[in-house]
Amino acid sequence: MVRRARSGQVGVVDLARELGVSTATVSRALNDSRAVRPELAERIRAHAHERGYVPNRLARALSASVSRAFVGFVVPYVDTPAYSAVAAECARLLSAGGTQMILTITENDPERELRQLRELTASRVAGLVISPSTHMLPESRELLASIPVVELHRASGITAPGVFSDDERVLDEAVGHLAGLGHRAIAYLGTPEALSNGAARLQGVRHAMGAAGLDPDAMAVHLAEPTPGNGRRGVDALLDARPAPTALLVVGGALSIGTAQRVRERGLRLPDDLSLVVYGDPVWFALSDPPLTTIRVSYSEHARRAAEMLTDLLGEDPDARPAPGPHLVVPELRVAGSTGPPRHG
Amino acid sequence: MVRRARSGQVGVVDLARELGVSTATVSRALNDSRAVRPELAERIRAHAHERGYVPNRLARALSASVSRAFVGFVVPYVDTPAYSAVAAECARLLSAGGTQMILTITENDPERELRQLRELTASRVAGLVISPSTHMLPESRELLASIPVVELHRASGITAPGVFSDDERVLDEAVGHLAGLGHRAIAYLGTPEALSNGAARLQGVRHAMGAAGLDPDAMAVHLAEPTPGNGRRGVDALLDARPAPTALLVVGGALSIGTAQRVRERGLRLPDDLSLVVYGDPVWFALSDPPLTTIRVSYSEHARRAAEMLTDLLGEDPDARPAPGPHLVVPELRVAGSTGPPRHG
DNA sequence: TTGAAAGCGCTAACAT
DNA sequence: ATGTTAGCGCTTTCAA
Repeated sequence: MVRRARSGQVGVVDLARELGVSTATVSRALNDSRAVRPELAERIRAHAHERGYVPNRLARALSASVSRAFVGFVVPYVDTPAYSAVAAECARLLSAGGTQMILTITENDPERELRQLRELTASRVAGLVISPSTHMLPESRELLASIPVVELHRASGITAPGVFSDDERVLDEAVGHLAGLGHRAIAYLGTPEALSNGAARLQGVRHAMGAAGLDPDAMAVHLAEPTPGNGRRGVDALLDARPAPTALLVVGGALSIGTAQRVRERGLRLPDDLSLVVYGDPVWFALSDPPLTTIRVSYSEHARRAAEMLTDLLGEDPDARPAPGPHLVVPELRVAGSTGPPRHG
Repeated sequence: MVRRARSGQVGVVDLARELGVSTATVSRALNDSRAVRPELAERIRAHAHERGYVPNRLARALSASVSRAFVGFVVPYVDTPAYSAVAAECARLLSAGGTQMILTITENDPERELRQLRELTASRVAGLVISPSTHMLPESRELLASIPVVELHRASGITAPGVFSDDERVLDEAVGHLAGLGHRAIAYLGTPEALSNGAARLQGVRHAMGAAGLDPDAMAVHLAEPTPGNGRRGVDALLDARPAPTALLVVGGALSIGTAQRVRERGLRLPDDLSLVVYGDPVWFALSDPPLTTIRVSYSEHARRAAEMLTDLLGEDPDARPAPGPHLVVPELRVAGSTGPPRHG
């Protein structure tokens, strides 16, 4: 049969022919196999470099029994710092190891998520970082069981290591802060209980209420998928209820963005009309007037941990593999001007 | 030779055997080739679906003469809305066409950029969206000439369609606004001239100064790579110079973020101590106190255009292919509270 | 319209 | 230590 149009690219066969060795030897030399005479290996590598040889990642990955050519990065959204910052950092760190990162957005849709997971395995990804959708399908769960996975922000109940924010602790602090200022009517805006972090946060804030001598059951609660739009709606729902809360605790990055917008639109003066605690990293929480009291989450730290864990998971050394389960990053309460004593205290 | 451990996955050979047809026919049916009897094709597709067949994208891409399995998305950073929003939207739109997006970060380093472009071609990407680094290497340029490319935000001088912001026009408006308020000492903080958008912006603002009856050469100028850190430093450099400017025009998203921070840190009251115009999309420019007068760029529009153009570029229809050269998205001046008459007018 | 078989570019088992 | 050769899973010639 006629050879298909050559891409003009040099391949192992070219190198082998040019050096008078076999393709196997070339392959070995290029993969740092010790089974090649060092000087020969060096000569091959030099020649490959000179000829501008770039191995075909597809062929390599298809052929090799194990390949680290690709990993998947699966998140519900990426236009919010919680995801974009982590995506960037992971792509960077992984590229150092010669791994390319395939980015997919689920939009928090379980069907879409499953489809994308299938497509990712079809691309023979070595592993993936995933921030599961709210109602992950059983098929997705099964699929994830068959491949190295690091969870991010949210847990889906699979056996895998994950990087999460240690919200419960800081919530004690935040609620204590508000209670200490004299607030009794504290409203809570958070993520749904169906989300692992939503459940943890709600539990944390309820516990914190009790610890602060307040009745958790009296606390106004609004839970919603983490989008800025839902943050806005949450503000309206909570502040329009009677009796109106004197303090609002928002636990969720995207929700906090919408909250800040909506609170401003409603013309509320902070902290006189309302004490506000938000959540996340955005630098601009500090630019607001007054600067917002924030539960600060270091997304860059999350990123570093996630990338490292995935790398270790894919590495040769079994001892370096991270244990399944949560690996927590501790957020920090930054008290600023948006919290103060209640006006009608 | 012994068959390697079967992955348990069904493949075309399995399907072919089970249906008593050849792998070629299966492949044809699965690829909607018209050269298969419709009912047979349907039967094959049904069976494939039933068996949960998922084609190996690597094998497909390796084998096929042309494949749309992967595209690359190459940007200097991704932790800023100008890139993260576009990345998300592109990944979403492309996945609809069965294409996966490989995300790579150059950190604006030309060497890193070249390496990543090589690796991307090694993955046989069908095309790519790129926001070139400031000093792209000739090798990178060559490489880009051999593959469908859409430029984003910045142009690198190659022959390719690109999506850019139409800054020159809006700068006339912005400078006119400031001049109309009585400002004569306007300082400009922007991106370097080595960056296509930097050159266009500087030219635009100089032209605008002239049009407003001001001397472009008297304008204080500070140019720097678009990072928040450089925005902060730029503020210091421009405001500490004497005579101090009464207005500051920042043209660059990342620079604007740093600017907003630094201006606040310096305790400046806007617009009394300084009139400030920033650039970008961030919702929080509106949350600042006072809300910042902003040159608003719709990154989501950029994203849509870029994804569409890449899709069309890769499509069958030659008539749908976007023409090389700039495709402009028009930003909009949003006057808010950070601009007013100069105090010492 | 279908099948047989040759690759895509590489790695890895087996033999030497 | 090196070569020979059989795949990886698919697409695509070529022949029928």
